Amino acid sequence: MLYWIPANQNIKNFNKHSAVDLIRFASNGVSRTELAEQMGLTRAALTMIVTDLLENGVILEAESRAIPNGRPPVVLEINPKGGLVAAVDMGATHLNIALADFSAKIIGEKYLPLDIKQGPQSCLAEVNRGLRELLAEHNINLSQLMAVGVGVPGPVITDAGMVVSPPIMPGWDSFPIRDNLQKEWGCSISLNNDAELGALGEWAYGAGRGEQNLAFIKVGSGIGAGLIINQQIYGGTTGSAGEIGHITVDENGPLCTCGNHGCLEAFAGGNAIALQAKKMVASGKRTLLSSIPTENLTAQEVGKAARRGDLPSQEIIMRAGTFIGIAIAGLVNLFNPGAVIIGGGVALSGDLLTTSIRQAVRERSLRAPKQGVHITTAMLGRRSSLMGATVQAVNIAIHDLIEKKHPVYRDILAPEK
Amino acid sequence: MLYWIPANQNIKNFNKHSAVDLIRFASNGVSRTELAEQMGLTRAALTMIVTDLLENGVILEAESRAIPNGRPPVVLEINPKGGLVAAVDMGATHLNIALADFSAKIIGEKYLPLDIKQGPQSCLAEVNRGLRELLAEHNINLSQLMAVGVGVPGPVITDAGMVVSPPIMPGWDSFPIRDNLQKEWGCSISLNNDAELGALGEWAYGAGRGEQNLAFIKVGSGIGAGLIINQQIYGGTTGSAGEIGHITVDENGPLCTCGNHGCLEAFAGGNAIALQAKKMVASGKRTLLSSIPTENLTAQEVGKAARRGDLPSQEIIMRAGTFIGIAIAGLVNLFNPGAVIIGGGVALSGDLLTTSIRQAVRERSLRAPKQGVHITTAMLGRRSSLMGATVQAVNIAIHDLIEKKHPVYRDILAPEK
DNA sequence: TTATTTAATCAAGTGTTTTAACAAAGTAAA
DNA sequence: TTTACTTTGTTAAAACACTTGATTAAATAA
Repeated sequence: MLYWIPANQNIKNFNKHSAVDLIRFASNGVSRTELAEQMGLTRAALTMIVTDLLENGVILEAESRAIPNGRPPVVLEINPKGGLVAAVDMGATHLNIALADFSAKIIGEKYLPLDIKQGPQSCLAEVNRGLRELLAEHNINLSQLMAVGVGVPGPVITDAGMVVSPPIMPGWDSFPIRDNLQKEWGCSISLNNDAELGALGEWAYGAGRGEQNLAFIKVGSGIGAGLIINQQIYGGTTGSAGEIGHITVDENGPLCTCGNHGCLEAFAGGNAIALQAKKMVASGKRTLLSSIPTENLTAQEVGKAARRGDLPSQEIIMRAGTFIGIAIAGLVNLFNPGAVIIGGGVALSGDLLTTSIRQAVRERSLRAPKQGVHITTAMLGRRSSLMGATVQAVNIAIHDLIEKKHPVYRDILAPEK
Repeated sequence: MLYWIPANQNIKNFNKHSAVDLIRFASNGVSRTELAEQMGLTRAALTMIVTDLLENGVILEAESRAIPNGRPPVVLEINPKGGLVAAVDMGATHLNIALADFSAKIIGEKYLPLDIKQGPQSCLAEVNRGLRELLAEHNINLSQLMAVGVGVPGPVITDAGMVVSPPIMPGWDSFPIRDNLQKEWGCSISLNNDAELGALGEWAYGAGRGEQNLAFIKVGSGIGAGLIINQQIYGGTTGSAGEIGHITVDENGPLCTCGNHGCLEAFAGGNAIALQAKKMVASGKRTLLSSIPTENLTAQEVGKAARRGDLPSQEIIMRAGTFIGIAIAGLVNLFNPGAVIIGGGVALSGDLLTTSIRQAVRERSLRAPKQGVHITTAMLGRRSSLMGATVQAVNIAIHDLIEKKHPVYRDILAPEK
């Protein structure tokens, strides 16, 4: 569940929040009776809770489900038209913005270039412009947005709504990102790390559905991990959990941008892969990559060549996979997650990487955790983080609705007549 | 808090459980008003909750605390005489049993040899004999025990009350440990991994008080870690989280008992340290250890010699520390804990190990998490796990009391006249 | 049509928490 | 000493959430 309550918070509407989350993430819909069993309440109690949620427009009754005997249960579902949210996924070089309904279905999407190094003022202005354009394209007013989930490629302190000592976001340190956007858009904002959101997205609607604990490995130009523990994002004590990219995999390895030697990222990140390819081409080795101008030689091109059967490119990818596998084996030994999901630009370019990762993990992990853990590719492709941001936004919107912090915007999306 | 409630459980008496945990682990006692603030309830509600807890004999009112202005608050404390529990810590070669009151104060303790390889039947008979003897020594009847916390050196599925595929517990796989002891002693039993319990013990009463997340590294003959996440034991999806001993720290390292190469345990565990010392002595190097018969040359002896200034011994210990530090740096990058606590037999033999661990971590960890994390030695010494087992036992006992599952055994420990 | 089964609801009662007023126990200043 | 002030803790009535136990609803099978 997303809505856990620690002992130091009040438990007002706790069961309403639980119920709506169970409904949201149920794979085949769920009835009042099933909810009652799962929540340890009586059916009578669920009748009242569900009535309230129905009146708020948060959920709706779908058609009944056929059962062998007795009265068929009424299946409850989230009401997609219960409200509208936005999701923003900022990468090092891209910006992905989406509008979504309460069922996390994306209504409109925009993919733009972005240079995170331009700093917060410039980038957030770009984000603002992008979102307003997207809203205009769909004839939606900003005031109809109930919440926005935002992802950034750096360590986030969620409570503070800012990043701290980010390695690749110069100028962003301690900039009040959330407060800034909140002021600009006038609705609740949730700020998270992009790998965290990837993990959440895959947990909610991707390859990690139903898992209690999972790790999402984002292999892009750098390498980061997002962790779901007890069905919740785990960000660590100071927001920098999941820094798998800077684990030492070889004491005597090359210098990394972080100042240490032999970091995973220096072996297997997109930048490292491109660098290796360039060196290979320069050495005069016979490869498909020779035809590509050096300045365009990216990890993506290496992946493409590998899929076309270029052996030297395959070797580079597989070597990267082996190093990632070593790091994941360590993660599996420490965390014992139910699933490890490989995502990010580099990972999505083919099965070769995943295969070699899987093999490396198999060779190095202890028996018990290895038996349980599934290593798979991200189901949501390049939208893992965007979906995670959507999930966070819907979280806020729905739970605000339950707490009556929001006017009820029922059927704002093309209401039936 | 120890008493979290996931969304799929009922929340009966939730606030009573929360309140008693806040009282138990408050460092300087806590008043009704403070509790109300921390729990998000009104003072009126707390009056009633506290009255109930007082009537159950779970807590008691201590003397008032002086404040600059206004009526002085009444400080609430756990009632040590609220009940009696036992704790059992089983190691590879030792068995530690204790009786404790509700304030986790140890009333009586027994330290016995044990060979875990003898299997469950024989070992549990030994545990049973030990506990009954300890009870007899203190004139306490078995029926007065309200709960027992048990720790074992293997991966535990707490819900099932058994270990799965333990590396060093032959014959124990899937043996119903908890059910067995429950039947023998007729009270609630909690079964956990020993490193988990070490982490819990240090979190509750040791070097990790007040931390949200921490890792406890147990450096004994092997190396294991216990994780506290969100103030709770995190055991992983299949109970085998924290297997730090089998993280690969050098691809080309020596063969480990687990079948892989270059595991941390093969470099820095107690057995590995002893092995290195033996090799060193055999090589004829000038060292204090030469005077010790080979069969008695343990990691403990190496530690002793190192403290006496024996350079070769110091080198072995520091090398072990460096490797442990490499693994911990990885853990810190992944987990971003608030504290890392080094415990276990080898760690307790001196500061040399901790110092070299600290340095290795400093060199390899990312800036942000490094700033936050404290690396310290276990405060509870060899009793970390035993204290953790006590905490678990008191947990069960107290929360059973609140749910009225237990008769109220008030003042069974030498009641005042 | 009737029996059976399972789902959902209703009405009365229980227990917990809030609201709002008040009592208690201290300090500080008149 | 009295009074004002501050903070803690209590009380009683009302609000609220949930349970209990009975009832209604909607399906299948005989």
